[in-house]
Amino acid sequence: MLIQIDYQSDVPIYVQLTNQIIEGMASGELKPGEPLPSVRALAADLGINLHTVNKAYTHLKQEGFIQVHRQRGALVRPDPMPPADEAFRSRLESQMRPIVAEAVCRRMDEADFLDMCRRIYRHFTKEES
Amino acid sequence: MLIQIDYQSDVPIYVQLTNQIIEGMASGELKPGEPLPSVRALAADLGINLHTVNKAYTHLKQEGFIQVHRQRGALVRPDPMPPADEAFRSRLESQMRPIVAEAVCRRMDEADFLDMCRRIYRHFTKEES
DNA sequence: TGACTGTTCTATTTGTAATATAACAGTTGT
DNA sequence: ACAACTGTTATATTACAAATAGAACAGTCA
Repeated sequence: MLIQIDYQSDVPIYVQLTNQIIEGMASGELKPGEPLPSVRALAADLGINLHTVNKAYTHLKQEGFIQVHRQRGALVRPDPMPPADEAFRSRLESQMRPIVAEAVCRRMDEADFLDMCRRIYRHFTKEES
Repeated sequence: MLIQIDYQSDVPIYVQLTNQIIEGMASGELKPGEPLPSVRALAADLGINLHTVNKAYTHLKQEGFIQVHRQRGALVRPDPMPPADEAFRSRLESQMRPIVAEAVCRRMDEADFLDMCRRIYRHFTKEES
């Protein structure tokens, strides 16, 4: 899977990495149980520090996206994620609220906005990548 | 308008402040042309530093949400915001992509996800606050 | 044995967030 | 004229996060 880091972005590298792995899982580009590169290999590949990759892996592990075996490496969670519970939906909504507010201020009407949401959703689910 | 700062949040104070003002504008709680509290008054009201409020105002000004007159204070942009252009839509999509990916991983189906999007949107536009 | 795995430790550098204090320059109201 | 207010600017400090660096540990595996 191809990973692109934007060093000019104000988004921290480890967050960019975390997001892209989650997006890979959502699109099906990363299959359940699939092994991930070692922290050293991925760091070398991206030209960043091993600890930065490790930070991303640690976050992904804490949120259940990946499994990490201390001497065998990291792999994509082999079984499906737990379905969205109330805590998750609440967190999701908090993250979306300011974004939606901006869209409203910029006069995107409901249909236009929902079209965009639908398009992004299908970008992940349609034809599995 | 009531503003609530969460000091335990990992979201910077000035970002929380920026977001809440944008949300106030989206919901209609803040009317076009309405004056905002001075940086000193709002800082004192919230128990934070004047520079933190000023940072939020500066960001809001740069993105066109408010107008700032050097000696008269800040006010909500009196005329409507420019409609969403391609640059804005692109930025919006970049912000939403990782959030949507999480929702897909957590097995929210399309209808469920779009319902949430619609509910958030209407929270701002329905009955103008 | 040797190459690999994630993990842990200490350390440094860099940048941002938030605070504090002070001053400036231009209204505005008395 | 005066005082009170406005955003702005400057300097400084504290605290913390991001990213890097180098080294070591403990277990796996061919």
